[in-house]
Amino acid sequence: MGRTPSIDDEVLLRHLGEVFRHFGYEGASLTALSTASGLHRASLYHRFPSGKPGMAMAVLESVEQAFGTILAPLTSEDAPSVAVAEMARRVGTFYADGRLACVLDTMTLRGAPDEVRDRAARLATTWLTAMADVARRAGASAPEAARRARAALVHIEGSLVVARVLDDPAEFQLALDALPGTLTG
Amino acid sequence: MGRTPSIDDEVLLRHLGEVFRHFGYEGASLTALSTASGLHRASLYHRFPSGKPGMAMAVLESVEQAFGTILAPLTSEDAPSVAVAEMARRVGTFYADGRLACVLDTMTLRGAPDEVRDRAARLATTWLTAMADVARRAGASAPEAARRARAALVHIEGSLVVARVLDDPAEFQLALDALPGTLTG
DNA sequence: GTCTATATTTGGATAGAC
DNA sequence: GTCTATCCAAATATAGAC
Repeated sequence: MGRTPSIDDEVLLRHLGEVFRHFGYEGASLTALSTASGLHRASLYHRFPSGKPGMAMAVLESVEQAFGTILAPLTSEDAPSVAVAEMARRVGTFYADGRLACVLDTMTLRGAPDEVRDRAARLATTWLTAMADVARRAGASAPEAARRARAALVHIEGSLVVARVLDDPAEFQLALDALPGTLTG
Repeated sequence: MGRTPSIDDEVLLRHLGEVFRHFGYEGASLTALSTASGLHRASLYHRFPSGKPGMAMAVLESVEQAFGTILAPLTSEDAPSVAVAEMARRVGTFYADGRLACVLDTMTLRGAPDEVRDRAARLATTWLTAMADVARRAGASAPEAARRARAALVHIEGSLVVARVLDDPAEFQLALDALPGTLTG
């Protein structure tokens, strides 16, 4: 069975994810990843035999898992606006109230491996589909629901960029507050 | 007087800017900058003695200049909605209809020198102020004008991120079309 | 001003001891 | 599973010829 890891997979991926989100794929050096996780470079390679691309993919997988939880309220029995409000709350936690960038933004710059960019795109699609579904449940037509979902994603991503640039997370909070209205009309 | 440059400063900075916007600050390698500009690395260092940070700063300066032109319609005699529509058209050209990311996004990731990130923040403020001014001219109160300007910036930045992630510039065009309404009410 | 050539540092990745 | 030590490639940067 071997030795037990000194750091749990979940917290390790959280630390690595923060580096990727702060620095982007290329900016996330092994040194930075090592420092943030407390593991030496060689240990990271033991955990991720395919190296930095593997770390990025594992981070994206863990983010997908996190989104499983974040999006869960959308398929609950609650009224759509209530469901979206709960999703917004969880989104806020995931982005540390606007202090953490989005992997969709920082890991899709050129230079990142194609598999990483593709996986990020898939994550975006998953998110969009879940938001469109709740918009439909709120009475929107299919094209209108898709439109609202994209508008919601645009609002969130844009607010994260502006929050980072201005070093003020206020705009992100406004985006979260607007989500129920945007999606459920 | 020395020799005349083989590449005009303006087109050189445009090429360098595209690399920074595609790859981010850290991802923009000297090799990539050299390839895109057609100048060898040593020649780039001759033009920019302070190296890559200097290139990034020069790019931001040139972007600020470009924004001088982009924002010029906002202070024209035209009706605010007409002025904003013309600004939107110029913004569309500057972002290559959504195929080019924004320096505010890609050059403000951690790893970029502080002076670069600070300069990007200043550019954002300039843009916000110009948009708030035209919103005021359209009859909005000061706080409402500021709110509209931030909403416009959030919309543009978010649409650029989504356009890149989904590899579909449609969302960016929608954001441009919405600008007059967002700013002038 | 641009080039070829080279120095120096950092980044990604492995080998092998514990 | 983690560590120290090391390798190799790539990145930033400089020197000097043309």
